[in-house]
Amino acid sequence: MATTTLDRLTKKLQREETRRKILRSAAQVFAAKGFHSAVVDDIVKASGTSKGAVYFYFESKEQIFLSLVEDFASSLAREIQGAVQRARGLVAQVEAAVATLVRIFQADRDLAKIVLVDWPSVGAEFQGRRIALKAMLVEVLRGYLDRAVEDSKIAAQDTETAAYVWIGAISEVVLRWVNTGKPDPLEEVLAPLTQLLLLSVGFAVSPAASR
Amino acid sequence: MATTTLDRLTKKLQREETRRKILRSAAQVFAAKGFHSAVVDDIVKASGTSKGAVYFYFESKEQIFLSLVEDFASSLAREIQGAVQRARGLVAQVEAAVATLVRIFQADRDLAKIVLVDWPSVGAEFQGRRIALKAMLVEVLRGYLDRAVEDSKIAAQDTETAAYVWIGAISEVVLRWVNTGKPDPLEEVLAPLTQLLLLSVGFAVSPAASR
DNA sequence: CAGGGTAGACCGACCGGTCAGTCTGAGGTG
DNA sequence: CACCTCAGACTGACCGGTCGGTCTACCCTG
Repeated sequence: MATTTLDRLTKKLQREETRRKILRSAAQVFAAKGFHSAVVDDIVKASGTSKGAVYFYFESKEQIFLSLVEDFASSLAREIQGAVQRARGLVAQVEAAVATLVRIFQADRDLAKIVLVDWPSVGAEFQGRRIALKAMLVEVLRGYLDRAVEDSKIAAQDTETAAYVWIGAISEVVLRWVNTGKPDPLEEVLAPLTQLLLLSVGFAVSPAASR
Repeated sequence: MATTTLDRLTKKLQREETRRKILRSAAQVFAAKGFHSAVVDDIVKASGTSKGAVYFYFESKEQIFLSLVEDFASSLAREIQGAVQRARGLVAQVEAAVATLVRIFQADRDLAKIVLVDWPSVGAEFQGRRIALKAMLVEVLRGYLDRAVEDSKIAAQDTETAAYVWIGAISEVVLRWVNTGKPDPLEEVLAPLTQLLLLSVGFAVSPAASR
């Protein structure tokens, strides 16, 4: 049997590859069945590996789930930070943050479903991390809103509630996409969504400005 | 031993009482532990009855959950319809709908948690019912928004997305209350929330109008 | 030939659901 | 009213399937 270049991968690369395969399959399985109905053997089957391999790389079923979610959360934080730094002007920054959020969810529907649907109801220990991440997002948004108030760009108001409203609005719109596939592509909601959000806190937005 | 009036309940009343006790305890247990971590024996213990009694009144653990949620959903629908019929004028009706939603959630924190957190991740068969209920709410809201557009009260826009945004916003605010207890009482969010929602679709709202 | 990585048979805790039996009180009977 | 009978509400020990996790044997690869 000829050994191709692919076969010549070093052990280390193969190792990473197996881990990745397990993780990817786990995401699919969790998204399709939900955390509790998904059974470890489903992941084993989907990944074409074995229970031994799964428990070689991960401590537990929950750990697999957590890995998935933590990776997602950190990439979310990183991307948003980057996008916002690149934007100039308050409105543009807000738009960049929202657009990045939407795009990251769109990039992986399985993960979107896991994060939005399953995560909330998995074990109490996870609850903490989840609430912390959300609180972080809320704080970031609230910071922008407070700045806008200081700069008199918008009227004084309950910016904390506004931040929660924004998060909820975005989540729900993404959830609709996860559940129904509409709109396709998800990015179509960006313009109306951004306009709704900006208007809600009193930013004056010209209808044409949403491009 | 003197037989008090309470002891003299007829069989029929006792029967209803047992069923109610099980349902109430189930709500508490589900809210505290989540559907999957909650064990039927927890409900048995909390209700001071027995496993036999539980399975005498309900077919399965899922059925108990479903009962809870269906009752909630139907009372939600009824209350909203009533409140809206009582209100005069579009803005007042919207305000009434939102206020009713918030008040019903506030009336039972356990149920609020169950509906918002657990429901989404319980069995695929329930998914359908859940999405249907949400779709119903969206349709109602969308109807009002479309009417507002027709009447030129607000500009033409993507009212479906707006409706989802509203639902998401309300859910998230209630979720914050469920998780953190803030604000206390929940009704404090009504004024800022209503204003955010109305502004988002372009209703002109005078700051003082939120009373 | 050492030992990291993998396979998959196996274990056993756990939990939803069952069922044989008990208890209570409503209603009939003399 | 004293007694009996029976329905049906209720009890809780038990069962059996399921599934997360373990363990050992094996197979490459270096």
